[in-house]
Amino acid sequence: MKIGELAYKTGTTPKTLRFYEQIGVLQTPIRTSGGYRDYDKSAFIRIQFIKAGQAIGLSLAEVRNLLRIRDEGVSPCTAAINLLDEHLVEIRRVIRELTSLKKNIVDLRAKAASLDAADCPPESVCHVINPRH
Amino acid sequence: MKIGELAYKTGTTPKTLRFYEQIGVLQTPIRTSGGYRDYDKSAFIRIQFIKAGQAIGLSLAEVRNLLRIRDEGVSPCTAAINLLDEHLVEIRRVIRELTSLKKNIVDLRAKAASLDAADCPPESVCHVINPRH
DNA sequence: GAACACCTTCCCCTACACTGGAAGGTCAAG
DNA sequence: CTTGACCTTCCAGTGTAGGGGAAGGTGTTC
Repeated sequence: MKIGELAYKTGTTPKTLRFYEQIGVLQTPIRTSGGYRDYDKSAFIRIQFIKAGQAIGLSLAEVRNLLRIRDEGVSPCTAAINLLDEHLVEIRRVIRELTSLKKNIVDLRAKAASLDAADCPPESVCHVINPRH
Repeated sequence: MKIGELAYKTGTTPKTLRFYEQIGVLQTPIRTSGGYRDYDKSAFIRIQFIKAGQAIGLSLAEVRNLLRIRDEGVSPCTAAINLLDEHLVEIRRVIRELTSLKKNIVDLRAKAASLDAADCPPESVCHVINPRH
């Protein structure tokens, strides 16, 4: 299977697949006599795994680490579970941060409704965003 | 006031202030006879506004737009309020996405607890992350 | 034998907000 | 007169996941 066909079947592009090979998430495939990359089904499955990893927020570097463990013949399950736990912690942290930020913006927005743009002091640039001054 | 002093007073660095000038959020200050940037208090206030904008999630490009409006002599309040509203919509969207992602990961994590790494089929790379296969 | 689709490598570009470092200039103190 | 702190400009790099496009090779079809 040439690169265009594999890209089509996996919903990616040839550019992306060459990039994946370059950063080491796709193994270097054999070449045809004409120098074309020639993929087999394992490449297809590998790309599905990459997409599954990305879908749950793993970076390509993290995906690559899991693939390397598997390529050494070991099950990457333990590492995968650790990644899931780490990501959960991080996601919860980001949600907390965004929730706090949201509250700040809502408060500013509410205060802005009671302010008059004509009263905005030029030296503070904008009293909606820069309340003290 | 030279750049180092201004940077210190605003909790930034000279590098950052030169960068701000380069991208147009800080106005080009006058120079001393020796060629040093010479800032006045308005630069200090401007940086405080920039930091206030960043603190509520505005990009430097968005901050610059507000500053340009102010520099044209107009109050940027209306534009600022629109930005707040846009950011609120975006933050809510991101929180929704992260919450959904969190649920997916929690589910995978729970399922992983009942799986045995020894049963992980090599062809699927990892059954924790790539359940179907 | 020419057109056309597809492939190859190569290098640069994107957004974001800076940071690092080199080579050289300014200024006050000792 | 030199040291040292500070300043100047300019160039390049950080991380992420690719995309754009050039110049040229391959392979099939008309």
